[in-house]
Amino acid sequence: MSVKLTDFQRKVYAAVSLIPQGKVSTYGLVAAYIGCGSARAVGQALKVNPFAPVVPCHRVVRSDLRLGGFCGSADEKALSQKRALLLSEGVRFVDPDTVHPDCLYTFT
DNA sequence: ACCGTGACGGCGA
DNA sequence: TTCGCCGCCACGG
Repeated sequence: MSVKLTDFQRKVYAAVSLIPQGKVSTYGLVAAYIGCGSARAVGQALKVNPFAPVVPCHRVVRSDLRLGGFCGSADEKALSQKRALLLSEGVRFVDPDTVHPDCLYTFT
């Protein structure tokens, strides 16, 4: 069965793939980069990301630098996995749910 | 084609 | 500073 993707999803995944490891970006920044006026729409595309974590959706967090969600949900179970992935890539946390500002990637 | 639903974000209280 | 409300927009039913 082929995975069906919308054009919007392709744009989102392409942009997210540009985020270097050890860094993170935000739903809003990704939206702005692909010319979409809605961070929520980006979140919606990522929550159904069939390529996780090949397409590094774990490197996308909320604009307040709190984690957001992972693997379709925002429960502690998913978030701890997201945190673990980021930590393994060198992303630092100022508290269990907030990444350090220096890791932010802004799409130049 | 219309409607409800969000892994969001900014702003006022 | 935290909380709630509302605007945003792609998607599936």
